[in-house]
Amino acid sequence: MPRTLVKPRWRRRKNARPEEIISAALEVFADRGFAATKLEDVARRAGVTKGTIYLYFENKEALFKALIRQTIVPVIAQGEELAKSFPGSARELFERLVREYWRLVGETSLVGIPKLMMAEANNFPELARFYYEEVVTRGHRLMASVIERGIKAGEFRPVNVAVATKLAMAPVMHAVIARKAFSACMPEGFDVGKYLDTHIDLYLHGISK
Amino acid sequence: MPRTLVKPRWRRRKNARPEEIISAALEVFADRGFAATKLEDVARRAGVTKGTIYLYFENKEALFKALIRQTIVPVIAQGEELAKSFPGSARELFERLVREYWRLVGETSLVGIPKLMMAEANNFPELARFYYEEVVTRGHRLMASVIERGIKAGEFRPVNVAVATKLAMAPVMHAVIARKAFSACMPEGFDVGKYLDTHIDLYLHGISK
DNA sequence: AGTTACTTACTGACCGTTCAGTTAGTAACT
DNA sequence: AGTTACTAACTGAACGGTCAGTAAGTAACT
Repeated sequence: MPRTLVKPRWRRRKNARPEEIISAALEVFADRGFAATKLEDVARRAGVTKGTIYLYFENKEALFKALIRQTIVPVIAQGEELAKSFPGSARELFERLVREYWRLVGETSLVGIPKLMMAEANNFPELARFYYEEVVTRGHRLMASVIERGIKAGEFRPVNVAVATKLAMAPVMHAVIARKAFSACMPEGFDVGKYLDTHIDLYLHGISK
Repeated sequence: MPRTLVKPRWRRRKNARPEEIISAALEVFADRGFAATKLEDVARRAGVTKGTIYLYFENKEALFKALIRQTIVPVIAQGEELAKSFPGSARELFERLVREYWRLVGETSLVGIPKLMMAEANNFPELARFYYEEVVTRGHRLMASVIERGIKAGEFRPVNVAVATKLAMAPVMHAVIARKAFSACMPEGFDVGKYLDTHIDLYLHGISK
């Protein structure tokens, strides 16, 4: 029997590992949360063993931070780019951003991350601080800039920007979280399309001149 | 030395214990979440030891269910009573219910419970089912009935009731959750008063004829 | 003295982290 | 081209700490 036909038990794939581990970690963290995620499960999903994770990441927390940086942060950055170069009205930009967020977060595995953070911020203050700075405030600033743009352009009433920003995001965030949390318990499902349409409509109706 | 003057190291207080344990449990569960709560901590806070908890509750999950039944469920029930006997308009009732919810949940230790459920529903399906049936659907039905009442009375436009219900609750729920989660990270705080005012105003503005 | 509420000390399972050992891959030398 | 010596990617078992749950013993009260 030629040796070349014997499949090795594992292969050396130094370059591919980190990405594969992060991708596996996303699935498990998003599903289980931070504390409840077992690195053993992440490893199995990534096709390696637990020890291998520690070759590429210092510890569980470092793995999680890397995951955030490679997944959620780019989504925010993409939104910032869109806003910067967007030619249309603030109304249109608002709608676009809300729908993009849903498409990129609400409909992907990423949906588990905001939920996880809300859940475990108390127990992992350092993680909370990291996420709040890298994601929450940045997303917040983005939405606030859109609202200010609308006010300056005379599209929107001169509202309290901080409050308006929070009210713009809240229904989207809550849908992301609640849908993920109780999907198993909702026999009737949840018509997200109609939900988002209505939110955008109601919100713009309320804020417009 | 007369024996009666010697303070006993502990007292037998069979009747008081369950309530005290539940009250302690609320503090700890709300702060830490379900999985991360140590019964040892609950016990210490209740002025007993861990073993005592098991005299009154079958296990951690049973304790948690008892807690829900004694705290959140009555809030919903109270809302149902209010709605049933409320003489005013649907608009007024809506505002009243939102503000009551905030007063009874958002501003008390109870605030941690919805957060906890969102967070850990995935990991504890039986708990999720229980909470969803006893609290979520019941609260939902309550708000839906208010909206239907408004539609029938001609105050509100004939909207999609399910969607309108979710949009009514979402900003409140999200404020409850986010404020709790990131309180440590928010240097600027969060003007809840203005936030709720604006939500109620915008929402009623959008749904009214 | 008897009953039982309560404590204390314990068990067993779990999981993040570590590290000694194993094996895939590679380069040096026939 | 084939053998050998070496490197480092990867495994897997074991450690240490934590915690839900249990059971034997103790002290409060009747």
